[in-house]
Formats: sequence, structure tokens, C-alpha cells
Amino acid sequence: MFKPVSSKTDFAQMEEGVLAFWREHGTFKKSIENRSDAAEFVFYDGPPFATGLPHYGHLLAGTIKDIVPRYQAMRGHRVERRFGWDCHGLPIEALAQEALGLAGAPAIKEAGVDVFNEQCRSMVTTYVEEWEKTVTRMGRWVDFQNDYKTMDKDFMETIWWVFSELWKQGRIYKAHRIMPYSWKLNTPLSNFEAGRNYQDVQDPAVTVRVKLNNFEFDNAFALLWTTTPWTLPSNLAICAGPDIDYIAVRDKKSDDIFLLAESRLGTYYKEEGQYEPLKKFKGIELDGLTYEPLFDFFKDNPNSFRLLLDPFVTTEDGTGIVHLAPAYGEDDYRICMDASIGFVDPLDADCKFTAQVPDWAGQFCKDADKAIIQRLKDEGKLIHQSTIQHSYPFCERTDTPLIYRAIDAWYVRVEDLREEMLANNAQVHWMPEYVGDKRFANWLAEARDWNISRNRFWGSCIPLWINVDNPDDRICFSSVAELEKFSGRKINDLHKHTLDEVTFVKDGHLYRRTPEVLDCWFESGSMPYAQQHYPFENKAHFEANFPAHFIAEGLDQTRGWFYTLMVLSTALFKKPAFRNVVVNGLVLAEDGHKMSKRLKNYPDPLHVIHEYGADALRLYMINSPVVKAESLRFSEKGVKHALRHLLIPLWNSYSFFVTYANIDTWTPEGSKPGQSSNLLDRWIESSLANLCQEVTAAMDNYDLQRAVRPFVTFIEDLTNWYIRRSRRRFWKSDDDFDKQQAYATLYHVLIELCKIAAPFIPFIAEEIYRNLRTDNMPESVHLCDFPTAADARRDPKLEQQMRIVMDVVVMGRQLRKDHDVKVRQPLRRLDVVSRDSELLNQVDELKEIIAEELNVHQVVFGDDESGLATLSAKANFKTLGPKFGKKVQLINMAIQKFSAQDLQRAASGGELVLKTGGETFELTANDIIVERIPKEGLAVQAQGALVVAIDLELDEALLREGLARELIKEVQQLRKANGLEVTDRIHLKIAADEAVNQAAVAFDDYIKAEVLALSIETIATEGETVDLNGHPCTIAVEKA
RNA sequence: GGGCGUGUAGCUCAGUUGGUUAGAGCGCGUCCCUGAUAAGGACGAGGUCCCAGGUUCGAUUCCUGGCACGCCCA
Repeated sequence: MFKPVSSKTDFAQMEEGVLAFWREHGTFKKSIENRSDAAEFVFYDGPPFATGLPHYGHLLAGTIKDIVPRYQAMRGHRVERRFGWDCHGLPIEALAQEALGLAGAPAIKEAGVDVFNEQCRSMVTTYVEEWEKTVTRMGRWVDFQNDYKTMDKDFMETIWWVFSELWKQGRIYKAHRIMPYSWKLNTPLSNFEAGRNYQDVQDPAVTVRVKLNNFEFDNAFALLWTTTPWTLPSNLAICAGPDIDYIAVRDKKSDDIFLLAESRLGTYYKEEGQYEPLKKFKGIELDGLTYEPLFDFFKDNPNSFRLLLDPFVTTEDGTGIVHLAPAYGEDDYRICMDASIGFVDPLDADCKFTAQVPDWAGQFCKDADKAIIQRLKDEGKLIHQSTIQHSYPFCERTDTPLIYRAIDAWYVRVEDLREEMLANNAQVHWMPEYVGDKRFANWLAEARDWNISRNRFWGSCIPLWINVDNPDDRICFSSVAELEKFSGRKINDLHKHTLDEVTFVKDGHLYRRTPEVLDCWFESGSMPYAQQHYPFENKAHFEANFPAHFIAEGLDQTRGWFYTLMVLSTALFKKPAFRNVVVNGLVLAEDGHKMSKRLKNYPDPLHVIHEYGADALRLYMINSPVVKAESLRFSEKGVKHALRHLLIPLWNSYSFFVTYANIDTWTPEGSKPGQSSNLLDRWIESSLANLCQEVTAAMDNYDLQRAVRPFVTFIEDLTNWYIRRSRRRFWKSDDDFDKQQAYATLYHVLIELCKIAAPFIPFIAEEIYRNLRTDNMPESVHLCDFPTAADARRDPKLEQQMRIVMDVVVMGRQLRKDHDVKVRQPLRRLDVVSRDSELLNQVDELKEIIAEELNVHQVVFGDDESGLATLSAKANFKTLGPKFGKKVQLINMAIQKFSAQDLQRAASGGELVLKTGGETFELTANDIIVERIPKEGLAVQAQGALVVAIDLELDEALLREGLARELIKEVQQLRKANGLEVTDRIHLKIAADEAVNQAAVAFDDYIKAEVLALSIETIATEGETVDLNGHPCTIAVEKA
């Protein structure tokens, strides 16, 4: 006996039961241990920040990260799955700042970095429990006990090793980066932070002139425009766009000659008469000009005060010539560094001018604007002055304007790795392909050196100690032991507050750590090595199992994790870090916008799981373009749909099987699957083999959506064809051979289907499997081997035959509908005419299926369509096009004019020689598409090479049978209305006219069998009066 | 501004190595069935396959240029 199954089940509750089973039996652990000798399938989990609850994006990625490992485990691999946590970085620092009420870096320093970091450490695990609960509830198998955290000492030590390897390669260098800087907090901010507080402000906008030295006109000046006059003392170059049109004009008022972009003339001169055009130049022709510095402060700076060219210059505002102060602008910095100019930064930590600019020393830079403008005016260098209103970034803590300036930064040299990274990327299988071929490859091809330092507190530390007397003397540590040896101290924690206190003296010089921490992307990119504490531990194991077989993350990781993994693995091992990667798209709210907690435009994930179950949610997400990096509008209706159209039908197939197997006390012992002589059985087995092949092929290609789709067809075939057509085989009261075959087949199909579906819908597959399994089978479906996709189990001919049968049935139904004859009315004969009639004639069972399905007495297969349809033909462009090119139109015209004889020949598959337009064409049957047009006045349907005709004529006998059927239907409804069990026997009384009585007598046995009646009496009775095809009839049903 | 993607029925999405008649589900309408179904089934209505050029015997599909939306970067 199987455990009885209700057709109505609470899926969420069922899943909880499965979770309990897995927990009690350690099934996940077993799924790894029972493959202990098998080849490893290596999976890397990208670590999330656990600074909030998991959202749909996490659930989606988690589902992909579950399906592939489950599949690979069933395919015979050992698949370890460790969860990872990204513990460092700004998200957690922001939470800690809030908790401690600290605004900005100085406040943190004041409170103590140790206090702050310990606060961070204590908060990292705040959401861990919730994550574990949700991830587990989704059915994802992943090891939370043996997880890795980027703040673990071992992990952080490997980070040192990674850094030191790059250091040894000479890839680490110190430079500057232009960053938003809060002068109030004395600290740089990230671009992200800077983007969160824009305010509209008024700033001065001045146009100044610099005197050109070597221009072809004397007394000539280039005009420059800026909204930051305080940067003018630090000017070291000017810049023009190579393709911009410039013009030199004589200013009639001053008689000076000005150089500016031609399209900007209008902003400086209201009327054309105010200037005299002298000569036009392309920007590129201005190359090599030099000019006199505006101020004396840096007049001796090498290579400076030249006109440089760069395409970043626009003519949207200003003069088309840009003033460059390399310390205070990203483009300024880049262009001046390329021109070997360097930079000057005469501002202190508070952004006050230093002694390098004595005139305004001690004055806050922006406050100096006025004095600087006044000076330029006094010296006649100011051409124009106004104010501009624009949106400008402010410090979100102090509401003071941010200053963009050069900050010390450590870089990894990446640009020389481009070629090698591209070659490594070519070895990676991306799903979808274009993300790797286009998006990622383009990004790699233009990879820039990577700024890995952050001026923050909670992170892995840069393991560089610097000689305080000579900043160029640096020592890089690759292990804790090494530092302990140098410092003579025992080191238990590698965070900033501990390490910054570790100093040592070597050769009489004091060494201190450089204060920055590492970008947390450096840590996640090092995860393959650091999670194993390589090379301090697991050396051989790691080296034998790198790179990973599989990773999966969202599209947003193209420039994130995917990139940092690639940079580090290429630099360290000259390999990619992963072989296969599935990239998922964004999960949006149903309205197409981002999911927003504030707007509440999406349902709570836990609500969805509890309402429909995790399997339904998994299935919905996977059967969508989101697994191919496109975005998904999340819809609760979609989840419901997955449940209704796939999971419930599957469940009902199972419940149907169990119900009848229990009634018949059928057991699987001794049943031999796959050997049935029954046509439907053989067909569903073949379909199952087909399903297995399709799923396997798609999964081996990491195409999850394609892997899920065939289930839709299969479930449809199973429920609405196989089971529906086989129902009566299970009802038969005697225990005959065919019934045994039906049980054996449905049993086998359900078990195998569970195995194939297990990676995708692990709960329902487990639940069904566990009830159906026998003692000699593994205790969990997830411990089974994935069915092998053997061609031998396919029967393509049978699949083709069944396909035709299904088509015939559809056409037959259409015919009945067209002629308004309901299926309950039996008809005499159906003719199926087809070129494949031979194929059909081989199997009598096909006729039976069609006859039953369409309620006709006789089905005749034949090949003479002449009485039913006329033929017409058209060209098969697909085959003719490649052969004859332009001439296909000519051929098509000839084909459409075919004689009856030609048509017949083409329809019977003969070859034809066509003469048209003075040319001769040899055509095969394939080149001509013959269509059948039903003859007028007949009940005929045609589709392709198939013609179906139905005989609509009704005689006495057929009408009588129709009445009997109507009667049966009404009785069945009464049985149900009276609340009878399906096995209850009844006594039936009917009172009706002669026609109905005759039908009841003629089909006495049939009616009794169908409605389980022990007796039928045709006498006057109280009861329900119904209409049977126009005959009134009173029916009384009495339980026997 | 750049890179990449998407645009197909009212909605959510398949599909097309270029072939003349473009599919599914939901929703809608009509009907059937109800002895597995928080049901199931049949039939029907509904489409300038974003727009404009080009290549081709033939373009929804390939190319170019637009437009709209999205992601990432600047």
C-alpha cells in the first residue's frame, strides 16, 4: 500500500515536511558523501552582503545555484557547496555608523577605529539567521556550517598572499585618484556616496585669458572658462578638442587677438561688428602652442603651460578651450599625467591654501574665489564674469560642497593583462553567450588599472609597511607568520585597528602600515583561494580543482565579481577562474519598475512561498527569460500559473495512480517497466525518453529555461492524453494483464519523471518519490542517478503515429463543432486519408483511440483522397530557393498551373520534370507542397497531407445510442448530486417516451455498467425531469 | 556620451540557421466534460512581428539609421 494521497494538498505544508525529512536524514550531506570517490564538480558561491533580507534577485540566483549542482550531483559528481558572506565594506560601515551615531571619518577616528570595527564585526551576523532560513526554505542545498566569511583570519591571510603575489609581479603601484572629498570631514568619499546629495547652487563663472607665446599672431590670448576660479592658481595646461573648429578674432574694443571655438563666438559678442575674424583653425593645428602662466606660483613646474589636445573637450559651454588643474579634475589629471606634467595640490586637509600659494594661504579655497577674481580683474586678465546655477554634489553628513581632488591610491596594473584576460575569457562558456562575447569581452578589452585602496576602516588591510623616513622603502607581507617575525608580536586579528598598532624597526628605521584598506571586490575576487586558505592549506586539492566548473550571478556582476575573479586568476594562475557561468537578469516589480520597499510594489517573498510553495516560485523564475540575463517583471500570477499548469497536474497524476493502485492493492515488486505491449504505454515511455534527452542536452549547455520547457509538453501529454486515454484501463474490475501493464508503466513514468524533475522542483519530486519508492531504492530522489538519455528507449515512429492521431482528433472535433453534432452523439464512420496511411494501418490500436475519442463506430485509413478533396500545389520555396534562386517565382507560377495529372503525381511522391520559360527543371516531391481543399458539401477537414471526413448521417440505431449516452450522463450527474460514492451500486427508474424507453432497453447492459446500476425499470416515478435530445425524461436514482 | 540588451496578440512570453498561412499561456466569448484535477478540454475573436531605408527571387528574421525601454559605464 502507498500512503493515501489527497488530490487537494497544501503544497507549502508538504514542502515543510520534505524539509524536515532532509534535516532529519542529513540528505544534503549524504548527497555529497555518497559521491566521495567521484570526480568533483566545483562550484563557487559569490558572497552577498548580508546587510538586509534576501530579495528576489537573491532567490533567483540561489535557485540557479541549486539546480545546477543538484543536477551535476545526480549525474555522478561530488558537488560541495559552501555559502559565503561578504562582511566588509561600506554597506556594513554605514549600518555601524548609524548604530553608533557617528557622522563621517573624523567621528569614527575620534570614537576609536577599534570601537567602530568591533561594532561592524558584531553587526555582520545580524541577518545571517534570516538568510539561512529563507535560503533553506527555497530548497537550496548549501552548507551554512562550513561557510566562509571574508572577515575570517584565514580568509584575510590569503588576501595578503594574493596581494603579495601581485606585488612580486610589480603590479602594485601608488598613484592618485580624483575623488570627491569632504573638507569638513577631512576624508574622501566614494562616488556612490557623493551621488546621494546633489543641491542646486550658484557658482561664479569666469572667462579669463592666457597669453599665447608662439602663435602666428602677436598679442594673442586663449580664452578659458571655469566655474572654479580657485583652481586657477593650480593651472598647469590648457586643452583643445582636436576636431573642434577654432577661430582667431581681433577684438575691436581692446585690439587684442582672442582664440576660441568658432561656435562659441555668439556668447561673447552680441554683434558681429564687435570683432574682426582673422583665421580659422582645426583644434589639431593648435598643437604645440605654449602660454604664459596666469600666476607665478608654479611657473617652474616642468613640461607645463602648453596647449594639449583631447576629445573630451566640448563646445556646450565655455570657450572650447579648457583650463586644466590636474589635482582637481579627472580629465585634467589624466591628460596632464599623459603629458608628463604631474600635478600640484596647494590645499591642506581642510582645503585651505597652503604656503605654496602665499597670497591666499590659510583661506578656504572656495572663499578665495572672490579675491582671485579681483586679482585677475586688476591684472586685466578677466574677460567676462557671471554666475551659474547648477546642481553640485554635497557631503550628505555635513551638507557642505564636496571638492574633487587627487587622493593617494594604490593600483593594480591591469592594462597589460588585457590580451591574456580575453584569451582566458574565450575559454569560458557563458549563458547567454553574448554577455561573455560582447559585454564582458568589450569591458576586458578596455580594462583600466584597478584602484584597490579605500580610505575606510572595516576591511582587509593592505599588507604594506612603509619606512617613515623613506616612503619608497616598503615591505610587503605575504603571511601573518612573516609579520610576526618582523614585529615580534603575536597577531590574532588582521583588521585595521589591530594592524595599525603593529610597527617595527628595521636597520634603524621605523615602519608603519599604509593606512588604506582594500576594496572589497579584491576580497570577493580572491574567494577561490581565500575560502580554502590557499596556499597555507589545501594546496594540492585547490590546484587540482581550479578553475571552478560553475558560477552564477546577476548581470550587474559583469564589472564586479566576474571581472575581479578574471583579473586575479589571470594574474596569479594564467587561467580563468570559472569554466561555465549563468548570468541572470534583474527581477523587476510587476509594473516594470525596480522593486522598492518604500512603494511596496511587490509581494513579500515569504508570502509567495507560503501561498504557493517554493517549487512553484522556482519553476516560475526558471521558466522565464530572466535566466538569460533579461529582466523579469515579477508577477504573483505567474507563480500561481506555474502551480496550476505544472505542479497540480503532476500531483494529480500521482494522486490518481496512488488511489487506484491502493484500490487494487497493486505493488511495484516484480513489475517490469518499459516492456508493455500497449501502444499508449510504449508511447508515454518514448515521450519520457525524449524528455530526458531534451533536459539533459539543455542542462549540459547550462540553458535552464530550455531545460524546463519540455516538462510543460510532457506533463500535458501525460495528463491530457496518456492518463485520460488510459483511465478505463485502471477501472476495470478484473485484474488482467493490460491493467498490470498500465500500473507498471504509470509507476515507472512517475518515478523517472521525479528524477528528471528533482533538480528543478526538489520538494514535490521528493514527496512523490518517497511514497512510490521500494526499499531497494535510495531513500531520497536526490540520491538517485539522473536517468540516462538513451536513444534506445525512443520510438520515433510511434511518436509520429501518435502525433497524427492527435491531429486527426483535433480535426474530427472541429468537424463535429462545424456541423453542430456533439461528441456524445455516436456517428458511423470516420475516414482518414493520408500519404502516411500505411504508417497508420500498421496499428489497429490507433483506430481504437480515434474511435473512442471522437465517438465513431468505425475508423478507416485510406489513401484515396479523390472523392473528398481537390488538390492544389505551390512551390516549396525553402528547398527550391537554394537550388534555383531567382527562378523560383517562375517555377511557382508553373506549379500553380499544374494539371490534375501532375498534381496526382506530386501528391503520390513522384518526381516531375517541369518545362517553363524555355528551361527544364527537375523537381522532387519535396519541392512541391500539395494542399487539399475539402470538396463542397462534405464534412471534410484537411491539413497538410491529412484529410479527415466524417459521416454525419444518423439512423435509428445511432439516435438510440445517442439517447442512451445522454441518459448515462444525466444519471451520473444525479449520482454526484445525491452524494453517492464512485463505487456505490444503484437502482434506476426512468419515466420517458417510447424513444428513450427503447434506447434504455437496447443498451441495458451498457447503461448498467456505466452507471453501476443493478436494475433499470421504465415506470412512472418521482424524480428529476431532464431533457434528452428533446425527449423529456424523469429519472430516479436509489442507492442499492 | 559609450558598451550591451530588449521591442512579436489586451497582458506575460515562445519562435525565426531568411521561405510566402507567426505560436503558447492568461484574459475575453461560445460550448463540452466532470468516476484524477485549488479543475480539465474544445472551438473562436484578437497581430502593419517598433519605424524607415538597404541586401535578396523572398525580410518579422540579416545590414544601416532612427525611436522607446532597461542594465552597466562615463
